Amino acid sequence: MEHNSSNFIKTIIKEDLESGKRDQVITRFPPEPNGYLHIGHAKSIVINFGLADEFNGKTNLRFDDTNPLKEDEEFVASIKEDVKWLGYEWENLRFASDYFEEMYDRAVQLIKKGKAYVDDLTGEQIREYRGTLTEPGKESPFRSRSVEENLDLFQRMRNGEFADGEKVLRAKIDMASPNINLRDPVLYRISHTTHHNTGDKWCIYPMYAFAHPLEDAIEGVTHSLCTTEFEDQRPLYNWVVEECEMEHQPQQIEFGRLNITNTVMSKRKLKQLVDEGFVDGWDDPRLPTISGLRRKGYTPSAIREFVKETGVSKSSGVVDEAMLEHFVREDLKLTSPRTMGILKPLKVVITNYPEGQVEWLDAEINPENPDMGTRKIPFSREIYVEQEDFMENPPKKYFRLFPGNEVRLKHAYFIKCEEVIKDEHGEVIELRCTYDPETKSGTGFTGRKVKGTIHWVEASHAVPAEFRLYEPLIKQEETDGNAEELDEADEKTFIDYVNKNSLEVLQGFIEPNMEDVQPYDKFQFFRHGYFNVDPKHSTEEKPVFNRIVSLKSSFKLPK
RNA sequence: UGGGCUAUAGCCAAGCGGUAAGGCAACGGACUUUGACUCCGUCAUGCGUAGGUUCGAAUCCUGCUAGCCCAGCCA
Repeated sequence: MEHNSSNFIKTIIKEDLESGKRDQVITRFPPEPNGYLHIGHAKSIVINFGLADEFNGKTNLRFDDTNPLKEDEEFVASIKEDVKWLGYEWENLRFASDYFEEMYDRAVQLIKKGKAYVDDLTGEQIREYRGTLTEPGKESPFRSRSVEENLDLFQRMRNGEFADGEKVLRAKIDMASPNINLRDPVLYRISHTTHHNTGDKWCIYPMYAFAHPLEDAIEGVTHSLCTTEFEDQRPLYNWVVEECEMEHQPQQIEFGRLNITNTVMSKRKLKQLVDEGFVDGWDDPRLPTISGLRRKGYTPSAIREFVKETGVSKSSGVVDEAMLEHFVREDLKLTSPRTMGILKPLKVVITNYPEGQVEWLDAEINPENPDMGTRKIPFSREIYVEQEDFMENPPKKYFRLFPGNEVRLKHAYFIKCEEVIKDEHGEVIELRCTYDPETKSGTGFTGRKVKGTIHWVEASHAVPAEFRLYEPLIKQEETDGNAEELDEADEKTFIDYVNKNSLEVLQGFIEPNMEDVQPYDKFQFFRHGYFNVDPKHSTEEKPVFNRIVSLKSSFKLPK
């Protein structure tokens, strides 16, 4: 597929290759194993792996595991799975913790150069000394310690002689810098915490700002791609690489985060939705997590194409959810079997059809892909149609069933609505129709035309099934489009805008040839949309179908 | 109000001094045994704004405005 012909990162890489600044492209996807991946990460994955691919380069999967308090083995497994599922293969699997020893040595080197010092200030004092956005900070009284003392103290920090928070190692840069990141950033903190990889070997752990550039430099990363909130850190990134005298100099380039309408993307918000039970786990189909999208029925290709088409730039925007949906439809159109399912059943008796007779009709599996062949579907005197396909008092241009109107039953016959049966509450519970044997599908009948074609399922062979329809968890319009920005400081948090009706569970029927569907099988239910067999709730007796996306429709009931 | 960044259609986004790509959405129409798909057509004399440079400016310069990010011993 054709995509945006260029983006600024691709342009930079091209120039670097042409000028000889670089002779290859090495990128990395560096998640912290502290949560599940979401579609925002997918953007980073597609950019990092995609760009490297394009220039015959390599991409490492590197876990940024420098904070054992938050990280866990569980997440490295799920992240690996998600990256693979998205269709990418990493060159090397690495952990920041693989480099702890070298990072320590580099820190010692910094101390020896007088570029780092051990600070005894408390966390609170460090914050006070840092100054504010508009006022410069002031230097810590411990800033002028001798190299020898710093070396000794840092060694003893490593040895475990101090408690958490008692001391930190800081870079000695400039407490008056207008860039707050350069006001003697913390390089190492003490944390007596067992690490999922290194166990209890370490009780000091490097901070992101120190670790990340080193990791990139060690791995020979040429283009270190990250999101724009790290832009202010670039000078620090370069400082670390230079002052640590790393042989290889990576270049950090920042791109804009991906936002999508009708959802939230931040880890904290997603976690809250899971923890407070608004959804049934990280893989809930309403969440923009990779596992959620997978369970809903999204395909890797749809996600990749979506990300590619939204492009790479530095501006921050919100992409319409409709664009994501477009790419699943596009992907599933030619590959998913068509089938008929009734979500809200309404019984129809065809009064002039012989009682007890069942005929098996031929139906193509995918009219847009005839290679998929045909299937047999039963037809008899009693069938189910969709409640929405009948109206007793229809508006103009209603092509479906209403008293006296004739419609086509897909793959079968024309039927005409003769009588409406209601219960004691006046609810329509059954329709009596007649069919015309002349109009059998496939016979080439041209005697007369009908405007509407509806789907149906034969009653005696119908297989019960559950359908789950999803609506946005957060509706953009209702939050003035700022769901992502809302937080505790506001009067209302995004939780106040959670759509309580985002899940609709329906009990209906499917064709008999669908009995042994498997988790993740995808279908297009005729006139409804694309559905995925839910891996979590489906049982032998009753499959559960998640609606991935509806079909587009220009039909609107007037008022 | 210190620093960094961004601004092209309802949304995303190309464009790099020679006269505004593409996708999504929307709206017409054709076709249709899915109100789908497909196809055809419409959709920025305009590039946040005000000036300036130039034969020529979305592209260069200056001022202004708006939005995003930064004051974790998180990443």
